[in-house]
Amino acid sequence: MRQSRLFGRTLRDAPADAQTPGHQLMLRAAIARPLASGLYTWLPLGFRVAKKVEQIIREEMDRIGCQEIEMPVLTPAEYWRETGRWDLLEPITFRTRDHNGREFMLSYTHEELVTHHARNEILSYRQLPVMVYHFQSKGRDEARPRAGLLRAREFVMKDAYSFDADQAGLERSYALQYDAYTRIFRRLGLDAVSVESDTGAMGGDVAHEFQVLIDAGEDSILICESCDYRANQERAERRLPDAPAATDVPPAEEVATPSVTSIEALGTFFDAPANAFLKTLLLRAGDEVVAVILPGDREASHAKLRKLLGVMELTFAGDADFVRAGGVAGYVGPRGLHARVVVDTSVERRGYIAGANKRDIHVKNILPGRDFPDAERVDVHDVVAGDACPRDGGRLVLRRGVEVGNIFAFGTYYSAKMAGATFLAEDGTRKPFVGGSYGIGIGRSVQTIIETHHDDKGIVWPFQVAPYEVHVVALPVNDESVCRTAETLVAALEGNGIEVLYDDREDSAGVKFADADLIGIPFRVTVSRRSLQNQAIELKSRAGSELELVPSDIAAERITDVVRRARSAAP
RNA sequence: CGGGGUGUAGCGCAGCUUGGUAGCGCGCAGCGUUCGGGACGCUGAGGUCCCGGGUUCAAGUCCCGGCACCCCGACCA
Repeated sequence: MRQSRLFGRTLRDAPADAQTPGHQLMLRAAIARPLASGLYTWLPLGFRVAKKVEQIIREEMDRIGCQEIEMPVLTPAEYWRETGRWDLLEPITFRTRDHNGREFMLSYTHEELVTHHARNEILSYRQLPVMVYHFQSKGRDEARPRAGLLRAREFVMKDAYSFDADQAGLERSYALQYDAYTRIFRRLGLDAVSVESDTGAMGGDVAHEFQVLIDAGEDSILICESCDYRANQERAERRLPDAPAATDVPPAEEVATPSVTSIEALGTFFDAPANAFLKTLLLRAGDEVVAVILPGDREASHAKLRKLLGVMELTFAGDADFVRAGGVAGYVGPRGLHARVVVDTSVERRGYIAGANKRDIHVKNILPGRDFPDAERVDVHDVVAGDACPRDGGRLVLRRGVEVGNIFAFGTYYSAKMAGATFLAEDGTRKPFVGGSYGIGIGRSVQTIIETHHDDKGIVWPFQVAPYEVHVVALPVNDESVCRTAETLVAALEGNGIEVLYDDREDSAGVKFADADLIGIPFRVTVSRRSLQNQAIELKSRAGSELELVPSDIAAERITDVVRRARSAAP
């Protein structure tokens, strides 16, 4: 490919709104271009990378017997209505109608659709297990697209789906996918770790995310320093300190606290640490008012609360709910509330100071169980850095991560809701499919590779996903001998099946080397007047600094050999 | 959807306080000199100053209302 003909130019300066290194380099190196917020066009260089990423994923899916299909992007409402997700997903999906008024959703994911196909294709346990996958665009009307390709509103995902006859089968399929993911991310050059994750909108119980731990990431991951426990903060747990129940707590006693409402102000007023207090959140779940009790030094986990209450969005109680529950804004406490009371597991059995549900009054020596019900104890607090690992008590550290893939074992979550999503079992009964789904974001993976493979000059592509294998730079291109040698070399390399980008532009050496570094093709071959005086061309790898002078008459063979060795050495 | 910020040439920005001919650097085109790390000279092209309304003799600049984009939070590959 002649670089002078390449659609898409490199940028000397990054656009001001690109923040992360990968986002800046993605734009500067002409990988992709924005079309609107969260919508990107692949340029030729980026498209080639994306196709190589897909091919690696394809090979690993095929290796575990997962079969490639392709489902449409436009999906009829009726299938989503079967599982109730038509309404559930309304806030974050793009929708349209055809000329007859029939409703469609731009696919957010494909569980319903693939389950629909499965119920038509799979009739008997003899056809199980089976796994299928496809590469398809997903539309998600994200409230906040971010950092280029890291969170877009339309993106291609590899999503795979497994169908098994029972839980044991699902566990085998899940393990196959897990292992395939491990191989895929290693081949992509991504140092992804698996972490326990929340299941969110996908339902089900067991789920792992594959996270690349970099600061540009937007997920918070807790990692144990001494064992292999790793979990997304949305579901991370902690080992609670061994706090014996207090004895001889004096009776609860009201204290006048005029205009003292925040934990911070209370700390000053009582000269006590934040964990001496209880805070009470009033939430709505349907028609019910729920009071959540936490120690003053702990934050509520919105993800855990959503899961507990079975809602997509948390709703805080309104004025009418406060009246109903008997709470007073700023002075809400657990004692005497007319509401379902949920006590966080980090609340200890000792005396606390809490709101009295009366204006300008708090209560001290309030004891869980004695002064308010604490039968419903649930873990609804955010685990933070420094907390103890739930497995071995080790110290947890907090890291940022990019979720490049995830795997869910959702069981019969979809098949139970979709009529006829069953097969005839060996014992003659009808049973629902036991399933899982397994996603990898292509664009997000590409940018994450850039985030983790660059230096101050540009991208340093892992060989196996680079847009081209060899970058031939002619210096200067108007020198007839240089030009002839370079073009002969390019033709010979291409004839050997090598992917070559040929810089035939009439630019200075500085410009061409700077672009070569920016684009980051693994091998750079310089054909110059200077080197030709010694009947040689120059070979350099993007990652290294050493130059190799290769006699020009054997250049094509030597470079072909180097590339072939790089191919076989690639993971 | 809350909070913050920004919209001026392809990119990076100044001009706005105090209204009066729309600028700078890079990039782009032509010619010449250069040719191993973002060369130099000359000439030139390129603008609905985000959109709409208002104030004014006069608006990039002041006022009002929109829109777009970015960042921080709540959601996901």
